[in-house]
Amino acid sequence: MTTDTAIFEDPRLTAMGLLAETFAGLQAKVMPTITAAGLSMTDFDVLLRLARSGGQRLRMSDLAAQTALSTSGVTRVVDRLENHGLAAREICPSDRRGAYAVLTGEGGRLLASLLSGHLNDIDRWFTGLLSPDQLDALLSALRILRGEVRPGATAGVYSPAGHGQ
Amino acid sequence: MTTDTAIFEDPRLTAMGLLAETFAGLQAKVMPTITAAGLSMTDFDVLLRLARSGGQRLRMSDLAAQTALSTSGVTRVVDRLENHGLAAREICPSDRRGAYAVLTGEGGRLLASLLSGHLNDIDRWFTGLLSPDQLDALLSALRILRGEVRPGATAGVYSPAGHGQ
DNA sequence: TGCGGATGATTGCGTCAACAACTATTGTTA
DNA sequence: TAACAATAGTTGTTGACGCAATCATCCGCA
Repeated sequence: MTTDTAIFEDPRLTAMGLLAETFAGLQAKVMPTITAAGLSMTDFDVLLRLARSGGQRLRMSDLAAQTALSTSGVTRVVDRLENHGLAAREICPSDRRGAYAVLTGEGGRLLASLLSGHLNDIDRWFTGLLSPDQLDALLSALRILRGEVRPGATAGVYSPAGHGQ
Repeated sequence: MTTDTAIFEDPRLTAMGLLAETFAGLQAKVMPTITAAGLSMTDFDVLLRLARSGGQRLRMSDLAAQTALSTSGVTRVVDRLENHGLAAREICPSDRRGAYAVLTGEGGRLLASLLSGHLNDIDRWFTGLLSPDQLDALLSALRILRGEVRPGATAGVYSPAGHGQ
């Protein structure tokens, strides 16, 4: 007579585990392309966010808010990227405490060279495995969740109605 | 005239980012309950997997295959858990190289005491935010992806057609 | 204008995990 | 049965990241 394990079979637990395992597994599948370029996932994420931002630049604190990193984490990622010539710091003219992380030409080129392989990976292991309907349903569910769970996910992104660019 | 950023707006990239941000955000929401008990997410994951396994035990290597950890990572997690009295090692009688990690009574009690709070968290930030249909659609899409992306996710779990337990 | 609190970023320190090298045991094959 | 390869797990080393403390600058208010 073993201890009862049924308590640990709650569907909520299963759902959470499913999400965690799927994400971890997917990440493992797309890693090789990234690491082949000498980047960590964090490096790649930061570079991509810079590339997508106006002026290829983002405040350190915005980067921290957008990524899952602490501000000290951002400091060190940008240190690394700067040492490899992929990003640079620029002091903010309007606030001398602040700094921008700016994508360099080399950083942009590296990212561009990675992109097609990365998109293939995503297609192979994620978007291409689902029917259009399934993918839509997945993405809209995820959008709902993200909206609740990540209030500050768009820090540093100029709002459409805002003082553009 | 700024550098073209449109290349970095591919829907596949957006989908990947959405999944990553949702998972990271969700994890951040459920963390406090875990850490309040003095556990890291990894600790919790390992304890939970032990609790769900027959005999509350799992081979070290199976634990490594099920989690996202390397074998050395598993060694040290179990070290920590053992030091806190939450798990123990037992040598495998049939293979003296091998070891089981076993959940202790104390570990089981800690886990049980955490569980209701944790389930509330999941409900509050995940399953409870979606309609039943949305949740079903999300989970079945995730199941498809996980099946492709995590071949060894069930290491150490006895197959339904297998030798009982 | 000058003081006090808030904010942006960096640094010191501890923890955690991966990689590679290693030990101990098991299986294989000659 | 002796040698060799494969397997299970642990240990040394290195790098990444969060937290707390710190420094510099900015803003509000008298």
